[in-house]
Amino acid sequence: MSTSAGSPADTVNRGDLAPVPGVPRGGDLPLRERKKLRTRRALADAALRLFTERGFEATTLDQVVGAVEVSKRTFFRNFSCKEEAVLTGETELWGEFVTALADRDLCGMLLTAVGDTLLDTVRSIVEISGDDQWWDRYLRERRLLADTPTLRAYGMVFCANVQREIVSQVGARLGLGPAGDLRLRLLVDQVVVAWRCATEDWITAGGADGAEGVHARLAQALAALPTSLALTAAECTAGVP
Amino acid sequence: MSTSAGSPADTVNRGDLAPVPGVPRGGDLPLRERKKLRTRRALADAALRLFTERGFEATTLDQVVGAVEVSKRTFFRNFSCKEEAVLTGETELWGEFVTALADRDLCGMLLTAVGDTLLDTVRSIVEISGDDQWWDRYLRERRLLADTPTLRAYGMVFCANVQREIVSQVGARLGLGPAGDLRLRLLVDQVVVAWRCATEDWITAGGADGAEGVHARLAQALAALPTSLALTAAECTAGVP
DNA sequence: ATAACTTGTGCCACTGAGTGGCAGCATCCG
DNA sequence: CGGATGCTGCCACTCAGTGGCACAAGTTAT
Repeated sequence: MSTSAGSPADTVNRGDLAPVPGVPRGGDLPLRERKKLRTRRALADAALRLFTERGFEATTLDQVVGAVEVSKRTFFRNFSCKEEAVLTGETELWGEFVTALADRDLCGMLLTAVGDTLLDTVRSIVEISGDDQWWDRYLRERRLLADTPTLRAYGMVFCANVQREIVSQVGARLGLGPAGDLRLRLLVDQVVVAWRCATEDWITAGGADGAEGVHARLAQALAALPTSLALTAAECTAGVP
Repeated sequence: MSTSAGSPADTVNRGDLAPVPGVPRGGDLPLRERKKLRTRRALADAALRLFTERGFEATTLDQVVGAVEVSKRTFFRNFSCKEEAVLTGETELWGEFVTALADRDLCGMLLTAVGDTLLDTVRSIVEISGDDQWWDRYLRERRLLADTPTLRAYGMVFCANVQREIVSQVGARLGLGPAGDLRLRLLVDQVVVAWRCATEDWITAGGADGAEGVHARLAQALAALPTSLALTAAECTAGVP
């Protein structure tokens, strides 16, 4: 089977979170696969560039594949839909997070284990991907996402799938039923919301400092989690960001 | 302008949560609008029925409009996309919730205000809609949603839009900036997750007892919220649902 | 009642995403 | 070197969704 290209009728696939056989690193692969990987990269780059320049909806897939001089059929052998070609950073990051979490000891508070794993992934993604410009590309990706409803929707669904993956993985290791514990689900959900808030703030602030910029904001957001449920209307004067 | 039919390139519209001028009740409207409303209802019914029988992806819009003997163009004047015709219950419920919340006093814990409003909406939706079969239809809607990825995705995006609406409304009343307080966002998010967990459990259990079945599970899920962040791996033996 | 308006509808042609199938060609392996 | 494998281009096709226009049903004013 191809790298992605999910089952039909599946807008957002990634039911198969995993290292994604050979998407990030392409060091010692056979020639043919390196070629395919190069095409994939070229498509993702062209897509991000063209979508940013002319807008996601206004840009035709034919324009994208034309820029790379590849047939439309080849595009869909690399990505399951137009949206997926944009979210390469998000996909890579969460894929690494899931594998990192699988290797992590779950003793102590789950919030700590999950939160710290995410914080660690933020710091190590550049090294893992071997791409110095990783955060730069991720920023462009997220900026495009921010003002494209279709992409926002796709990103949200993607995140939801990642959440299910995490809940299912952790739930299995803890011996919970497949339905999963309500509290586990809530916990994972809150971590993801913290991630969303942190990165959105980072982008709004200009997207400076790459990993450290995100790391600091994420740590802050995670720390704010326990206080959220106690929120009252009376506190509206002293706004805690 | 038509009832819905969002701006182009907007997969899920509903940026305009509001009573939806005359979608639920159609008591004393002019003849023409009642006719249109009847067509809308017929389309939604046919869509839910056909999608359930033959599957969402396998059913063509032409089949749906054929069953109602209406042109495809008319379908898109009533719904912005194929998915929207299914989620009428969800749309109605959250629309009512948002108006109910706007009328509610926000003193005390916000979690209580938001949670209780949702609980109240669950109990009053039958009366408000004037449809005795409301929960029956909602159950069929959600069952279809459960095994259709595309619809799940749409539902999630819809929920996210509702969340933004709530955060924006409450944030404005509390004098928070448009960016919103992180904690407010987290709180609203958790209530919605509680809703999702509660209704999913209700559906899995067979969808019995309509409003009361959902009400009980929702109350239970809301009560479990404060304990979620303290979750540890050690608790895995005594599974608290 | 009739004229003048508004508004929902049908029809038609069109774009663009995504799929299936097949033939050709490069790469890999014995 | 020759066959197996797998990627690619091409072509025809389905189907969601849109724009435009003519028409008819409903509404209001004279």
